[in-house]
Amino acid sequence: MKNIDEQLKIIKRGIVELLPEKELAAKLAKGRPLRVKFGADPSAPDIHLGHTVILNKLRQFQDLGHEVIFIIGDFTALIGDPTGKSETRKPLSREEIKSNARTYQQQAFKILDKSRTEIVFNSDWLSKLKIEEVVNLAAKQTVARMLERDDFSKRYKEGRPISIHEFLYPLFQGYDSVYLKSDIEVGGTDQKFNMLVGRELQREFKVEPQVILTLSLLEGTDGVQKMSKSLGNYIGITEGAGQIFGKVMSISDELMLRYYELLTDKELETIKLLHPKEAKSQLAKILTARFYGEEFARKAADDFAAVFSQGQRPFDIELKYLSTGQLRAVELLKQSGLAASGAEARRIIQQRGFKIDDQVIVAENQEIDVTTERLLQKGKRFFLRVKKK
RNA sequence: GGAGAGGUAGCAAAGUGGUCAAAUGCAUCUGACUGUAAAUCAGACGGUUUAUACCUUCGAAGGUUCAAAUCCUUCCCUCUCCA
Repeated sequence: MKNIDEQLKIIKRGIVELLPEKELAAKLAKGRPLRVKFGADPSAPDIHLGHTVILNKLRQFQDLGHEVIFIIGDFTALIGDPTGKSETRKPLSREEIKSNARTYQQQAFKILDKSRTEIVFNSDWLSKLKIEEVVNLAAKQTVARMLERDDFSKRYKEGRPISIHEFLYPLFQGYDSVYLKSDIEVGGTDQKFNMLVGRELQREFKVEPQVILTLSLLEGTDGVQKMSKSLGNYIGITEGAGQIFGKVMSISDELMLRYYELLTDKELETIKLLHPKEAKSQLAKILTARFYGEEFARKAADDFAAVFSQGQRPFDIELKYLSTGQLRAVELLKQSGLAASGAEARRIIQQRGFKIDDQVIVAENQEIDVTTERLLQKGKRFFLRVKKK
């Protein structure tokens, strides 16, 4: 194991806060592997770049010889971490949770070290709590304290609803820390409050308080809101190499620097000297290579250059089989999935956004023959090959 | 329990009897320009086999009316103040 200063240096790289740093040093000084807690919501099984900011950090801990406790929050998912969206989540079935958890693990282990990861489900202990114990738990925190949480105070001031059960979320998450005797908890900055509650609860329950470490939330491809699947602004790590590359290329220059900062260890000053486009394609390459390896990354880059700089087509275009051999342009657009409805299809055609074999289609009702393979293009970047089955 | 305010398309927010498939902004999509960037400009933005047409939509269900997002009744939900 490395010495404490070296470890601290690695741990602190790229983070937002480490509270309190001294305690971490003391914990490290004990020389045993620390229990690093991280909780994940099982309702969103697709891991995207936003998650990887945290996963990378966890991996660093593992490489330093520590142990990650990966909590699948199957119980807390019933509550749903208060997001201000004030939508109650529909309870997931046992099966759904299981399969989501499986997918999640599979993907997480692309980054995490399996041999140093313990996976637990918080329903294991939370669902066994007696109501008396819950009351006792609730007695450890005050409403005033709860309202300190950013999200709560904001909603309270704006007169938006806050349900009582939402207060339970931080309590339960905190109880996880008590139960698991975590030494440190890692999460996004939005988790700071919850993690601090965990620290306080541990103290109440006479467990050595955990240190908390926060990381920036990665903005989604829109550059404004945090990356999330439900907002549709994400880059998933299971997406194709070309997809990842392309999505990275289409982010704004400003956001690119942010991605460099949070997802790579490159020196920002050096990056700023490059032409933005060059810098971006390097970033895209780095990220693609992370999940697909150098070779695929290079291919994705070449592909991209061919398509968009030289106006050619991507190398690999999905082929979709249709059941009819002859159909109207509108229908084709709709059935291929490039347009959600007939009205949308019509709109796209009217706006000259639909091409078949590089020919702009102008007539909505033009009969198209798909007994032989045809290349469809919607807008600039959606390509699809179709053929009658 | 009492008093008041409110629930409108993905979000935000107008509209208080016909000209409302519903202003505007954001998001989204298409086209132009580009570096598939940003900014900008033009257009589209519930659905239906071409539409000056029809169907579905303004919390839910009923009702008044030739005509309702708009008026009435009941119900559901949210917020504020009082207790």
